[in-house]
Amino acid sequence: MTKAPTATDVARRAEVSRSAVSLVLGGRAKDARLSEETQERIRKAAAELNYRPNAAARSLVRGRTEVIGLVIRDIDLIGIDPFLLPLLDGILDATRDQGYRVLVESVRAGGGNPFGDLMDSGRIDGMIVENPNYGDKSLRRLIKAGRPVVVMGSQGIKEEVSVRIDDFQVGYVATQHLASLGRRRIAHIAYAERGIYAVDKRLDGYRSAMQKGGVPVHDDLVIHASFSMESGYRAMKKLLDGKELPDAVFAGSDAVAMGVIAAIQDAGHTVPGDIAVASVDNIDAARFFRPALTTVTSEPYACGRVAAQMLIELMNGRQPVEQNVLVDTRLIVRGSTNPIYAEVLSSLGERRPL
Amino acid sequence: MTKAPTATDVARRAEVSRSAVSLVLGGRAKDARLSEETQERIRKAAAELNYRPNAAARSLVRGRTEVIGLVIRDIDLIGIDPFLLPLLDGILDATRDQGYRVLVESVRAGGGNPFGDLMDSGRIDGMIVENPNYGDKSLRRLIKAGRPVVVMGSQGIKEEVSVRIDDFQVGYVATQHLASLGRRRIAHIAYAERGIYAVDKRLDGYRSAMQKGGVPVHDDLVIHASFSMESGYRAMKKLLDGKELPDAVFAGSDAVAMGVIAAIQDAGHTVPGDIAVASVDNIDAARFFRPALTTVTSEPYACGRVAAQMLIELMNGRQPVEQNVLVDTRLIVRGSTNPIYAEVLSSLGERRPL
DNA sequence: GGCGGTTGCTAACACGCGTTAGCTAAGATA
DNA sequence: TATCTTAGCTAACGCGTGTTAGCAACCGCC
Repeated sequence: MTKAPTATDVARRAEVSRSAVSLVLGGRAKDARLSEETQERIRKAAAELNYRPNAAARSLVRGRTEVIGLVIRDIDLIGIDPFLLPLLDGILDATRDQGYRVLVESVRAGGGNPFGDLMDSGRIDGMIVENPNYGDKSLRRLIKAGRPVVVMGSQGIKEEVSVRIDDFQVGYVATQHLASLGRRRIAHIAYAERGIYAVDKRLDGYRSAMQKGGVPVHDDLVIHASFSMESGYRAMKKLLDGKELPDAVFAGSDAVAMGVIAAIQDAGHTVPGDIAVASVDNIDAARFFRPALTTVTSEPYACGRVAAQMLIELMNGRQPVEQNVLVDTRLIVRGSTNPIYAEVLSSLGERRPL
Repeated sequence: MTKAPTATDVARRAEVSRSAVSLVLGGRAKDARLSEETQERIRKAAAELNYRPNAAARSLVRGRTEVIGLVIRDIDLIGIDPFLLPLLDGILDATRDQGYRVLVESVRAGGGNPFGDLMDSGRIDGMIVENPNYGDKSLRRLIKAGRPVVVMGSQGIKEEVSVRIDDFQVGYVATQHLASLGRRRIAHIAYAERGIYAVDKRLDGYRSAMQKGGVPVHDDLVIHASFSMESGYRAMKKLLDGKELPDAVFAGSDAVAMGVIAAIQDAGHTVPGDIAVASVDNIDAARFFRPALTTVTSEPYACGRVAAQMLIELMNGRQPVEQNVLVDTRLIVRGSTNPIYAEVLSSLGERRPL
């Protein structure tokens, strides 16, 4: 475990000053009129010593770390939320070639000034915040102060830079689809508690579609689950214990939907015969689950890519072209709402039209 | 966007020297015999200015960053591999309270010295490497040099510090379970290509169980898929096109198994009637999929926790108590191998015994 | 042979912090 | 009064880098 070589070591070996090393490796050799021969000598010495500039020292003098933070709302959800992995994937893809690294941080809700702490620690240059609680004070302050922050979802602040899908539209389309099948008692099982932008907006879309379609809205048909399939299972069970059965469920996520469907089947009902189920995300499993899930895509990978690109703009002091990006979404109809679907496909020996 | 306050700003406001600030906030006030009153003044000034020590400067002088790296083997898999999220969760849980942050890095296979580059960039103090390719030279060099590295899986180097499940045992147990059901043509669909420790060892376990059980091993019954359900679907389809059908499949992961089962059903066969399927991971969906998956747990969360704890030991210059930890695993029998299971459970109105 | 211009390089500062040796003033001791 | 001790604090160095002003040598030119 020998100490890492510094620019001084390289300088000594190449028999030049440390300044020359810094200039050459920083690509500013021309400005300093260093001879080709000297440059070559320095590069050779650096390679031989396996020299890499120390990131901390560089950050200190440059005032930037080349690291961005991905801030997760609540630690408990990291292991469960299937949205996160493709999101991270998109972020990594967009940042890698720009030379940025990604620090994953989880922030407990409530208490202190977690966002400010992280931002001002000098560890990151900017951050992407996934699904923050609506109106978080700590985050709000940061955004108002003009720091480089991209919000996934929305904080409802006019200054915010955000990326999201149109969650209202998502709720509207899914519910409308269920209503178009002639369903009248359409329940909604949200994927998380109130206060998260996406949760609230999908609920709004659901309500709006019901009203437009002339379908009565019953508040006891709205329940909040909590990310996991397990929580969806339990929520649906509660619903099934009610006086009157729903004939359709709009689930806030595919994971919740899978629990919901299991609960329905365990209770002896059929999907989509007795109860049709539509959801959101289009995770991998949606195509392979039986019945395959009718779902509205939530585009985590695309959201991650776009968010990272916008953040890089912000960190470079530029305003992104669009301040609030809406990523396109689409409805994919499969067996969980369409009984014909499965039969048609299996008779064709084909399972996945999309 | 005003500049972040430095220790000098705090010193000015508290009317003391910058040294005093550093001493007080670093908890070494007693050593320097600073009076209670002065300490209070400094703390007050720091709070008022919202002062946070700059991480880069601190790293530079301390020679440590308080950041660990989680290195993913290949960028393409991040969005897919369900093992990663609970792994990250475990790592975050174990590091958070120790004051460490986590940097997620993806490394392309082949070319350059990616592990060395990352380690010597001065950005991280140590790293956890997920599923590296067996015998990677860049990684090998780092381990041999005694740098703080924890390998998830194994590189087969005696100096390595590693955490893993007993992948041989996993393959053995799953296959033995299938054999114990009287199956004789047991196929194996690995979850990734050859050269990854877990993949190879599970295959060894599979072969060993076959031999011990007196079941003939046919090499054309072994196929390598690639993480996704889709790849499992395709692999199984290929198998189904062979001359003689298997009557059981040991799938290398739950994700692959879900694709496998879909393919089997699409071809008009039943699970577990015609073909029983056992797999590895016990992801959330395993309980809710139909048939529910018989699977051997792979304990990603526990592995992450343990790996992080061991890495912290290493970074503190201590040797961990155990150099190569094996995390316990268990077989969970569900409907994909046990036809009785589903019926019994549904008649009890209960779905999940485990 | 004095002067401006160019080439090739380096000295020196700054970034923000942790740390240690040592300074000053007051009190204790002799 | 002179010396020692102690309390309370600060000056100053070093971490490894990026950057700028400027130095020395040489050349060409009037």
